[in-house]
Amino acid sequence: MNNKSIANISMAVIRRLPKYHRYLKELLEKEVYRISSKELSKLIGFTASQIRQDLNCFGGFGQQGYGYNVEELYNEIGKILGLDKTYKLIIIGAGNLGQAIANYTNYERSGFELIALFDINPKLQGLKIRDIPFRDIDELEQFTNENYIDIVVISTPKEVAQSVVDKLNIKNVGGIWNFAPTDLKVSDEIVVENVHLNESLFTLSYLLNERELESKK
Amino acid sequence: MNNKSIANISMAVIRRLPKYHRYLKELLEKEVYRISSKELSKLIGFTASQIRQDLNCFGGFGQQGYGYNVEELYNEIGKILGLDKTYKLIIIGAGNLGQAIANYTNYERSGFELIALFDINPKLQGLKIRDIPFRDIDELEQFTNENYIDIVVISTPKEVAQSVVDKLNIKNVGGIWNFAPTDLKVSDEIVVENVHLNESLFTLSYLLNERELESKK
DNA sequence: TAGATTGTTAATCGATTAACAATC
DNA sequence: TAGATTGTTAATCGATTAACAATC
Repeated sequence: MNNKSIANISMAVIRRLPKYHRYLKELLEKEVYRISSKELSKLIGFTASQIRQDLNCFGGFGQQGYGYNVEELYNEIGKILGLDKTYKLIIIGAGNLGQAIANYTNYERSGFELIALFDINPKLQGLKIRDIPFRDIDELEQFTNENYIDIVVISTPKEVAQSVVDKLNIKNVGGIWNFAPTDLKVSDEIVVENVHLNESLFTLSYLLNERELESKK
Repeated sequence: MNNKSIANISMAVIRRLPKYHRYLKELLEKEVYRISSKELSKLIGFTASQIRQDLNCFGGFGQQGYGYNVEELYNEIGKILGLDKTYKLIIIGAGNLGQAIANYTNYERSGFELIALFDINPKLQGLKIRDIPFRDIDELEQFTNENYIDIVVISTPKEVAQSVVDKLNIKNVGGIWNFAPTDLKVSDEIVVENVHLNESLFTLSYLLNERELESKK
């Protein structure tokens, strides 16, 4: 029950946390209030041993002989992920992908609030998505000087991604969620999480061909 | 130069391949025709040792005392990734995200050809994206019986993702590129590559808070 | 209490890094 | 040839799995 220090957790563990969170939410929706690492293992596909190891990085949330209280564990992991807080987002590059992210309101429910959209396209100026106005990219510098932004979403073409990032006032930015297929160079005070769709697609392409080779053996 | 067997390559290595491919392309565009593992290491951020290990999973593409020929290595990795072939894609769920993927024509250049879009929304029927018509989801079953599809893109709400996948004729499907925030249950003949944006966002959220804790120490 | 299941230590496995002989 | 850099083996590091005492 006592929380341990959050530091020095490996990325392998961290990247599994949202998946625990998702499965626990589903269990709650199914009105399952208690689960053992063994049962969770069957659902989620990690070994029971790994589940217990992962959870014990953050504290002893279980009870011997009983297992885990689903609701408590769900809430605890939510807190560990920082989902009890709210985050202000801006989207830079409001093309198809940027607009898709802007329209995806599920994040809003988890505390991720979109406060501005920036784009270079003059046709977008004056328009809004969910009451959030499009702003010209020229206003970006002033905006980041005047507002703290937890998460900057980059969904521009890769050619301009770095130049846009360089305009940000890094003192007023927490992290970057980067959808541009390039690696951004930023001060190491800023966290960057990449979503490289091309890498994902090319990995799939590799696996399709590997499977073919396998079946020909 | 001689290619080794492609099997038994670890996922860690496979997921680095698209990044090599991307950096080599950029080098070619900058008219750099030769590179050592040490120089590449500085650019890409992997150790020189790891780069040589990774590449030697597939064959000896380098030359002692010289390094690697950028164009040759780029082409070889392209072939390993299967980018010398073409792939037929369909998108199921043509909301904001599905349409964004449909409009992203860069994949087309790498041989990923979109051949159909399916959605349940009757308002979309009769409309097209890039000459590709929207079809009703009811046509899906017949379509997958009659056409081989290399990659099925799932961009439906999570509630219907599994039911849509269950309609596919798996004999006519290579793999699934899944954007729905759920884990699909499919025959293990089919490759599934997940893009779980919620997990990516929650990981970023974790890292933002971890950084805060670090700086308070 | 007896049974179940955690929390945690130890063992194993796999991935990364270091080192260096081979060779261009 | 001398210098550079690969390909590959060995060493290290880290992550996963197994085992079991603690305990509810």
